[in-house]
Order: sequence, then structure tokens, then C-alpha cells
Amino acid sequence: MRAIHEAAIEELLAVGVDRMTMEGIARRAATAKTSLYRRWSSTEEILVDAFLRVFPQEEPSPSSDDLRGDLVRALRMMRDWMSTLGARAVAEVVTARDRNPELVEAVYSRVFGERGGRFTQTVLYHYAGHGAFDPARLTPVVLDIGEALIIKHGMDHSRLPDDAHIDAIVDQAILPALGLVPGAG
Amino acid sequence: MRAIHEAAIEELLAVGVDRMTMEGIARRAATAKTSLYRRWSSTEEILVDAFLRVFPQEEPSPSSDDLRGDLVRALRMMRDWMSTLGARAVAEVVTARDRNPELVEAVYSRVFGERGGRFTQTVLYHYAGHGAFDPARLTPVVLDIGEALIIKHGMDHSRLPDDAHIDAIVDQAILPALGLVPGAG
DNA sequence: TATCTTAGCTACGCAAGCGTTTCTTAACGC
DNA sequence: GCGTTAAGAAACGCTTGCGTAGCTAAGATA
Repeated sequence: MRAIHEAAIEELLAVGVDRMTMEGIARRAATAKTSLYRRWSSTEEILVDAFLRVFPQEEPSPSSDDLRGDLVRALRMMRDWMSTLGARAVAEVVTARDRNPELVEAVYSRVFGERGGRFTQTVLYHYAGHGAFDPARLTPVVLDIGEALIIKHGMDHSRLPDDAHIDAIVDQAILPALGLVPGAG
Repeated sequence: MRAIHEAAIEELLAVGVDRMTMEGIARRAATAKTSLYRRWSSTEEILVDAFLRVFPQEEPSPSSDDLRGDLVRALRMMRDWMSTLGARAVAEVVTARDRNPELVEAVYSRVFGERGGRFTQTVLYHYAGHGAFDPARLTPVVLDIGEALIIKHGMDHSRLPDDAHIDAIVDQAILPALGLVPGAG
């Protein structure tokens, strides 16, 4: 059961959404094709189930009175999560969205969509509530800046940003957008 | 020739990189499989050729003394380009980068990589040179803000941002990162 | 213990793509 | 007008995945 879910994700990463096969999953899970067909009728169904079980989503918890530090922590958390197999699997699925809308719907909404996927969001709302900056600054655009820059970095360099780059994102993009100058917090 | 290149891109969009077949391209181009094998030996090779020919990359030309206006124009240009078949094709290829490194290399570097793909970059360098803001602000992070947010928007909503959203990106993210307050230019 | 569910194996006919070979057909140069 | 060159068509044996069916072997339940 768990073996099959893992096999499905592995297969996804190995061959891509569009080339997943029942036989491939079965092979990888060291089980019989018939056993798969007993429970699911397509690779997509297996994948949805797999995604449902596989993902614990960590939430950043703004602790101290340190906006910059918490932002950096949130973005590092995102980066570390993105280095996970799971995250690469999500990326895989999302690109083929035109071909598998249902799959994307099922996966994206719980893993990378509205709720999750905005790691800085939790932090920003917290500090906005505590008067660290003007809450009117928290537009959808501003909430996305950190995550957007990390994603773009990943696309450009096929490698996730290091700590220094995350610092730069916070200091040069997020804090200015909040109306804060890094030096004079 | 041109028909084959177009067919290759169409096929790419229809079935994805990983499921492209010689027979599929031949079918779509209304030609014979043998004719394809005469010139290329794989679907990847055809794709590289196709990308080389298909892409004219428009360059934003900063004209007036209007930083904000030029930024908006550059991002609209990017958005319009992304709505192209070609751009969706690029996205398709980039996600499968683990499986087709050579293809990504060949395609990405000329179409969406270092040189191109940074639409605001041209504009920003221009105005930095004319003293509109402190040139030290032009870090790699800042140069990417606009593009990153447009890409993220596309991923989140499977739809590209409208003009109002682009305005918001410029006003709420880019200009603050340059140390400029939208109201008081 | 006898029975009943369920996982796993093997094999089936079918379809699609592979890369190649052979043959026909058209176009162009001299 | 003739010969060369390149494109298209058809078929080849081969492989891989499909979805289904029939069987065996456990393990739980009455």
C-alpha cells in the first residue's frame, strides 16, 4: 500500500506524468499489475492517493519579535521543502496541467495552492497584526514576492537558492515592498 | 520543413515532451516518417531545430522618460509573449529538465535564459544609467522581481495576469525595491 | 477445520511506436 | 529528354503497455 504510493511518486519523477504506466508502477512496487487494477483504474488515481498520504506540510511559526529573521526562516523552510522529492513531483504535475486538469486540481489545491505554498504569508500576517508595518501593504502581489523569486531562481539555475540569496530576497525585495528599509528596521 | 517544425511544437504542446513520437509528428505534418528520419534521428533533435527557427524575441525599448510606464510595458510584453504557443512549449521543456538536460540546455539558453527572459532588465539598466535611482539597487534579485511574479501568477491561476495586476507588480514590488515610492516618483 | 476473501502470478489478444527496407513518384539540372 | 536526387508510401519484425481472465496460495472468519 505505502509501497505502491511510493512507487507511484518514484515513477512520476523517473518518467514524467505523461509516461506513467501501470506496469511501471507495478514493477517498481514489486507487485502485480492485477493488484493495481483491483483498487485503481488509472495511474492518475494512484497519484492522487499518493499525494494525499505523502504530504505533511510544515507551517512556519512566527516566534520572536524578529520580522526579518522569521521571513528568512520561512523562505528557508520553503526551499528545503522544495528540495524534497514531493515538491519535484508537484512541479512535474503542474506543468502538464493542460493534459491532466483533474489531477492538478486534486494535487495543487492541497499541496501547493491557496493554503500552503505561501510560506511567508503566515509570517507577514502575524507581523501586520502586530503593527510592524502598514497592513495595507499586504496585497496579493507582496505576499507572493518571496516564493516567486525562489521559484524563478530554481527555474533559472536548476538549483535552489542558498542562504545568502534568501537573505538578499528578504532585504532587497520583501522588506522594501513593506515600506521598510533593511538597515533601519 | 517549416511545416515539420510547426508540427513538432504542436505535438509537444499536445502530448508533452515525454510522449512525443516520430509518428505523431509525421502525422501532424502530413508527411512520411521516413522523411523525418532522413534529417533527424530523434524527436529532441527536431525540437531543437524548431525552437531555433521559431523564436523572434522582442526587445523592450525604453523610450520616454517614464520608468513606471516602461516597466509596465515590458511586463505586458512578457505576458503577451508567454501567451504564445512558443512560451508554453518552453515551459513544457523546462519542467522535464531532469530527463532531457541537453534539450533544455539548447532551448532554454537561447529563449528564456540569461539573455532573454528578463524583460524588465533592459528597462532597468537604461534608467539606472540615467540616474533615476541608485544603480547599486540593481541586484540579480531585483532584476527578477517582475518576471518572477508573473510566472508565479501563471502557476497559481493557470492564467496570466491582467493589466491591473501588472500595475500592482510594478507599484508594489519593483518600484519599492528600487527605493522609489510610487506616488512621489 | 472448512470456507471465503484477497494478493499475486501468468498469459492472452490488441494497439502503437520503434527504426529499417523497398518501391514509387515527383522535381530539377544539364 | 534523361538522369539524378529527394520525398512519400507501405510493410517488416520487434517491443511495450493496455485491460482482462484464470489460476494459486495465504490468511482471516465462522
